[in-house]
Amino acid sequence: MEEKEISQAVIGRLPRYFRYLSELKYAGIERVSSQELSDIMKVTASQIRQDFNNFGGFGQQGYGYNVEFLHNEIGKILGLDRTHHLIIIGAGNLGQALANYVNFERRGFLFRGLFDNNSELHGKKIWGIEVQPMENMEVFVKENNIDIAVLTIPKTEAVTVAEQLVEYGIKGIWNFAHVDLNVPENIQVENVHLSDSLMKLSYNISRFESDNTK
Amino acid sequence: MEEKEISQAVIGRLPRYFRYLSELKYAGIERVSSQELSDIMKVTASQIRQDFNNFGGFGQQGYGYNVEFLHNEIGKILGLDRTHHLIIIGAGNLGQALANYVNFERRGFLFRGLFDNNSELHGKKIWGIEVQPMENMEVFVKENNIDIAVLTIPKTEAVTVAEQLVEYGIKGIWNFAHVDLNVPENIQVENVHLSDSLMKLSYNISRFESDNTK
DNA sequence: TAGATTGTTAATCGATTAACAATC
DNA sequence: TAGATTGTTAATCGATTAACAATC
Repeated sequence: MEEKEISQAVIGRLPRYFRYLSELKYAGIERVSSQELSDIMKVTASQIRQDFNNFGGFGQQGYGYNVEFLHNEIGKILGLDRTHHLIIIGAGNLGQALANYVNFERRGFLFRGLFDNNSELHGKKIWGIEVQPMENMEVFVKENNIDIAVLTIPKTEAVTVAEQLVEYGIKGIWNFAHVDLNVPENIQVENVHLSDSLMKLSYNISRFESDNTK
Repeated sequence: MEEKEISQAVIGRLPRYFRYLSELKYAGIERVSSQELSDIMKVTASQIRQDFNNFGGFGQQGYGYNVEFLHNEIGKILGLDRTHHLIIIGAGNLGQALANYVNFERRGFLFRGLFDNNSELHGKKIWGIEVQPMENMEVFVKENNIDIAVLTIPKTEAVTVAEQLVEYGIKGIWNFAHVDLNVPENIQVENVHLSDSLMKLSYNISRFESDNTK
């Protein structure tokens, strides 16, 4: 079976398709054409068809796409039909917020453990899960089949901790630390650099203001 | 003065340059060439020079770039030389975490107010700032010169609240709700869709595993 | 001056859009 | 069957990379 590499540009759009299809499905709508999707999502119908066709034909000429089927297929592509077991490293505000968030918001991502260096937090329960010292990580990851680690620790620690986690057998890292991690190619990293995001917003605000001044 | 539109691809890379230049500056390094930056940042030297040249020449032939000067210039481009006043709408876990984050992590972004519909939270202090009812938003935004609103409320409310904020005179929205906002072109929106990000990670993990199975 | 490295033009690559034949 | 709409090829557009002349 030949592997055609799908570009990250396409992957990046899948969750948004998934979200809109959820809504259509929830609204009881059965079928949708690329043109209709185009209208509500503000992207070209051509792009929609190209994107879907990266994964084989989900539609039918003259009919369009079956909403429920398409929704389900995109879910499978995104790996949402499997269960992910994740731990959070760093029990600060952001770590605690994500613990709650991940647990409730999305099925399939199971919050299993929370680790922190701060001994004052050890034993404290966050959403029913005890904060553990980081020395416990290795055993915990291996015994509980953890595949995703969420990094909400300062950047000074993040690089080292990431390397440890890779050793312990983690498959992916959701990285909230403001630093680029250094991990092997087979380990997936998804960065959420909040300050970068805020800076982009700042740029765009400034740009618009000076556009007006011209 | 002619306005050449800078692509969002370039803007998206500026915060990362800014971060690396911070580190070089902090390490006491005075000059850097595009080739040296290329080596540590893992992007092409050509792209670095192209990116910087969108904003005019920051370097000098035969020398390279002065780290401190370049760092400073990129900061200015990103609007980090100004002060932004921001409020957070939604005092849940994420809102509270961001309140702390924004306040401490980045200069120039001043956390000024926190709003929530839940009356049980009203009057409670988060990082020294009282949670207010959302009815106070209009007056507060206008009187305190607020330019950025951070949305950490459920998607059901987000669209309406965003429209209100625009009316009150906000310039930019940092949107953490899982919904596309509907605001005029002159209002800047920066989305942080955490669940989208987690889905991308999920996809890449699945993809790698099946790559191996082939 | 010679060497180094930018600024910038030209070439390449990839992603988006347009068009239309295939087909339900 | 006729109409609609996909799947897919071709055209366009934009972003990245390569190359090199300008110049410090």
